[in-house]
Amino acid sequence: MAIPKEGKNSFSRTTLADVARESGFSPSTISIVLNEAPISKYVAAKTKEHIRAVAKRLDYRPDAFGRSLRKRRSHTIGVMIFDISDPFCTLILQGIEKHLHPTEFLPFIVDAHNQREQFERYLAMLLEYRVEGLIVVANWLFIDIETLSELERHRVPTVLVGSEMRSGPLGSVLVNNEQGGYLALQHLYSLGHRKIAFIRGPRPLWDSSRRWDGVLRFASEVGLKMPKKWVVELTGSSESNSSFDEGRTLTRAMLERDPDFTALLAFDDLTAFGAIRALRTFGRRVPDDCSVLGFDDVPYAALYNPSLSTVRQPMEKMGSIAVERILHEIQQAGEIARSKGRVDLLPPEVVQRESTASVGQPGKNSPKNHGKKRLP
Amino acid sequence: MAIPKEGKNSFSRTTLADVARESGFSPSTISIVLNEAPISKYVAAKTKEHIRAVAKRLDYRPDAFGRSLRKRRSHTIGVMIFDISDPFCTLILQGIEKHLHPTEFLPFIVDAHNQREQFERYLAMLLEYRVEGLIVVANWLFIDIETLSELERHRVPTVLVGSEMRSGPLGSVLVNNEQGGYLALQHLYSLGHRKIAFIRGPRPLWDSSRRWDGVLRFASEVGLKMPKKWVVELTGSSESNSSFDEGRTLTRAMLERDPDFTALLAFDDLTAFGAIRALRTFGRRVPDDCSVLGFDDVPYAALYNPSLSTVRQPMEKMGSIAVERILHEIQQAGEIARSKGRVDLLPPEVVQRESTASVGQPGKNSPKNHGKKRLP
DNA sequence: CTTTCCTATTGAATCGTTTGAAAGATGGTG
DNA sequence: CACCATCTTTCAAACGATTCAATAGGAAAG
Repeated sequence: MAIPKEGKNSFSRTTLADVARESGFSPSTISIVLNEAPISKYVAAKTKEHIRAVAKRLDYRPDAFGRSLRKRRSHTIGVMIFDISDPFCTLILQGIEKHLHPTEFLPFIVDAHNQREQFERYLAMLLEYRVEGLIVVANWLFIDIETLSELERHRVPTVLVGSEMRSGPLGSVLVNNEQGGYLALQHLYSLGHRKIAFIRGPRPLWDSSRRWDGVLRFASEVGLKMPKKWVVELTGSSESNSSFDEGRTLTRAMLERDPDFTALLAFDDLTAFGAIRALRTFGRRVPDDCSVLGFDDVPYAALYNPSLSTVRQPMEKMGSIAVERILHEIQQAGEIARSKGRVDLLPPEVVQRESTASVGQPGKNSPKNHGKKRLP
Repeated sequence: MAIPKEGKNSFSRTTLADVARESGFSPSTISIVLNEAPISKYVAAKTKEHIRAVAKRLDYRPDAFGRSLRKRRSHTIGVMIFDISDPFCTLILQGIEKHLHPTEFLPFIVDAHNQREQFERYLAMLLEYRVEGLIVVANWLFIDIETLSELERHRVPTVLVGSEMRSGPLGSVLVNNEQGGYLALQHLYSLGHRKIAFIRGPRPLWDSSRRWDGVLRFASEVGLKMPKKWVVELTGSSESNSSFDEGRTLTRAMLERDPDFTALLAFDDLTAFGAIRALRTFGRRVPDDCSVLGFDDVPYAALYNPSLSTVRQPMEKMGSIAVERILHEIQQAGEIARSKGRVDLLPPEVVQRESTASVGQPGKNSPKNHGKKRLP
C-alpha cells in the first residue's frame, strides 16, 4: 500500500510548512520572503528565487485566517447594503468598490434585504470577521434609527451613505436633498410651467422632508401656488416596486380629480415612471401634454421612453467619498477626536432629457416625424 | 497611576479568555457552552447560565479567524458576480442569498466588473478565505473560457450560473436558450406577424447562438422567411448599456433600409428598449405599428413604457438551484463521482405585456383614450 | 473492594501565519 | 585572538478558538 510522502492527508491545502519542508528553509524565511518584509533585504537573492519557485510550484496560497489571526488585521471593510436590487444602491456600491480597489482593503458585501433581522445577523457576522470599517448603504426605505445608533457601540468606524440620521454619532454622505428639491421645481418653473402636480416622498422620512423643504422654498420665492388637489404623498412601503405602483395610482387619482396640470414633479425616478405610465394610459403624451421630472438618475432613466429628465444624485461619488472618510477614520483610529457625525452634502444636478419641455413649445424634444405623420 | 486590571490593552476585543477569567471557568468550558456542543449536556445548568450571562455582559463575539482556523472550515460560499449593476445578475444574486440564508453558510460576494484582472484577484482572495464552494454568476458578456477552466484546479466545488461552457468540467445552471428562442418567435408568429425583424446576439457567444438556433428551428418549422435586410447582430461590447445603444442604432438602420416589418425580436430586454426608442423616434408606435419582444424579463421590463413583453428567465430560481447544487457537492465532497459538468436547463416562459399585439388588431393592448382623443 | 458508568470540568495540543529576538556565519579590525 | 559589524537564517512565542483526552468525584453494579 502506498503511503503518502507527507503526513498531511490529501485534502488539506499546501501550507507554509509544506513550502518550508520542500525548499529546505524555515517557515520564518518563507514568510519573510513571500511577504517582502523589510528584513527580506538580508535574504540571499538565490534563496528568494528558490523559495518563490517552490511556492509557485506547490501553488501555495497563504491562509487568510491564520494570517489575520496573527496580524490582528482583517484588511476588510464591511459594506452593508439595504437592497442590492435597488439601482440606487448598486451605483453607490460601484463607487465604493472602485475606490477601494487600489487600496489594501477588500469589501465584504452583505445585503440586508430591507429586513431588520437580516441587518442584525449580518452586522454580527461582519463584527466577527473583524472588519476594520463599516459602510452602510441605505436606500430611502426603512432606516431604523435605533438599530443604526447601536452601530457606534462597536468600535468600528462607520459611515452612512445615501441617507442621513437626523441626530446621531454616525457620519454620513449624501446628496443635498433640500437643494435638489429646489432645483427640481426651478427647472420646471423655468420651462414656463405654473400648474404643477407633486408627488412628494413619505412624510416620516427625514430625507424626503428635506427634499420637500427645497420645493417649498422655491415655490415661496417665486410665489407659486400649490393647490392641494395636486399634491400627493407616497406611503413608503418596503415593497420593491412600490414607488412605481404608487406613482401610477396617485397620478391617476390626480388626473381624475383635475387633469389640468402641465407638469409633474415626482419624488424619485421610479415614481416618475409610474406617473408617465398613468399619463399615457389617460391619453396624455409626455412631454407634449405634460412634463415629468424624476429624482436620482438611476441608469434606466436615460433608457426610458421617453428618456427621463431628472435631478441627478452623484451616486458613484457618494460611494467614493464614503470610502475616503472610512479610510481616514481608520488611520486616525482614536487618535484625534474623530470627525464623528459629520455630514457631507453633495450637490445634485438637473439632467434634462426628453420628459420635460417648455410649456410653450411642447414639441421641442419630441420624436421626429419620419415615415408616419402625426396630426397636430 | 491606574493600571488596567487585565493585561490586555484597551483596544483589543473581549476574547474567550476574558470570559473565562471573568466567569471563573476554563476557556474549554466557555467554548463548549457557547457553542452548545454535544458534551455541553454534561455542564451544570447553573454554570451555563452564568457563563452566558458573563459573555453577554462583556459583549463577547467569537473571532471568525480563530474559529475558522481551528475548525478548518470557513462556512462561506464565494459568489463571484461579473457585473453587479446588471439587473440580470442582481436577481440571480437575490435567489442565491435567499436560498443560502437558512443554511449555515454565508455568501462572500465579490464583483469582477467584467474585468479579467479583477476576476483573478478576487478569485485568489476567495481561495485564501477558504470558501467551501464557489458560485460564478456570469452575465452574457466576456466569459473567458480559459480563465473559467482554471477554476477546477482549485479543489473548490464550483457552479456557473446564467451561462454555459460548451465543454468544461464545470456544472452550470441556466435557462434553456434554444427553447427560449423558439418560444419567442412562436409568440410573435401566433400573433399573426410574418414580417419580423431580428436583432440576434453576438455570434461568438455560445448562449447567444443557442438562442438563435431556437429561432431558426421555429422559422423552419412554419416556413417563415427571414430576409437578410431584417436580421442584424449585436457586437457585444462590454460597455454597460451597449446593448441599448446597439439596439437603437441597428433598429434605425433596419428602418431606413425597409421599415415594412410589423414585429421585432430583440436579443434581450435592453436591446428591446433601444429598439422601442428607435421606433418611436422614427414615428412608429409600439405595439400599434410594430410589436417588440425582449428576452430576460429584467425588473424594468414591467415598468417600461409600454411595458415590455418578453421571454422570462427564472433568475431567482436559477440562483436557488445553483445553491442547492453547491450544497450537494460540498456534502458529497469527493465521495461519489461528482455530478461534474452537469448542465441544468430551466424552462423560459413568455410574458405578454403591452409591447406585443396581434397584427390584426393593434389597439388591443394600447392605452385607453381618456380625455384626449387619438385619431384612427 | 473493584469496576464501570455518569456527571462536570479542565489541560494541552492544534490550526497556519507572523515577528521580535537570537543565533550562526563571514570577514574585517585592533 | 578577541571583538565587532554585517549578512543570513531560524527559534519560539504568540494570535483566538476548538476538541480530544484526561481528571476527579461520586454512585451504582458486580
